Amino acid sequence: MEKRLKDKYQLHAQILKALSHPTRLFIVNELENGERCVCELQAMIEDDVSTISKHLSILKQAGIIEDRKEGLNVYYHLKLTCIPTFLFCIENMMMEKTKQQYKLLKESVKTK
Amino acid sequence: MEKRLKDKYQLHAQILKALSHPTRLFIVNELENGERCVCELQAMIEDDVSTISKHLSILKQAGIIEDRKEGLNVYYHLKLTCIPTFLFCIENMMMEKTKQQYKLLKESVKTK
DNA sequence: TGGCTATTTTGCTATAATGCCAAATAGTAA
DNA sequence: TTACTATTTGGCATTATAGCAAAATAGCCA
Repeated sequence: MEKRLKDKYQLHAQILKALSHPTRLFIVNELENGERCVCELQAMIEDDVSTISKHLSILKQAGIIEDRKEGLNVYYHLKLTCIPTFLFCIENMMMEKTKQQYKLLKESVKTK
Repeated sequence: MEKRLKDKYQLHAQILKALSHPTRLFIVNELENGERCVCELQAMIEDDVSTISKHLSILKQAGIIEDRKEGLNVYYHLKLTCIPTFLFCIENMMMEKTKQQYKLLKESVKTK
């Protein structure tokens, strides 16, 4: 594969990889409703705060979210607003996949 | 986080993870133009065939592509056709990100 | 300043992903 | 059957990721 092309896909893959974690998807979904500070997210997710901070830094580094300091708190908000549409798309993919699996299952029972 | 919610995001993350690799993104892009056999993909990508076969199995297992045998060859095609739209969306995200980085850079030069 | 709180960073361990090679499988054709 | 080709699988070394706990950092207030 050409280097230029490979580099392009490398960049795309980085964004996708940043989104490829249940906790990070939760965070992105939550930020669709407005900015949240780390402690708010921590209360919802219930993982160690250091773990959540790392997830946030991965999303930030990928350019998906941005932060803003206010006193002791750090508030995060979505930067790439196209993400919700994208996740909706994934949702539909999942539905389609499940529907077909169900259909296959039903048929396999019928023909038994 | 609630178990049901976590499971949902886990499923989404699986699909995203399957897409989070430059070679796999290349494959998905290529399959947008129609089905391809493993040897055709191998000729384009130039990695070991076994490596490509593994990437294909990851995409297949995620429900993104499907295969069809014809003689000695195995042809793969896109199953989740929403993927191209999705990748286009990522592309726009990237553009936006780069544009802003460029703007910041330009401003930092100006104020020096 | 010192103490308190929110967040990030570091160190560590366990687990998963990558990619090559060699071996196995499957289909074709002599 | 044997030989050949396309593809997949297993084994292994290397590297990346996840998550906890402890330490470091940063801002606030007395």
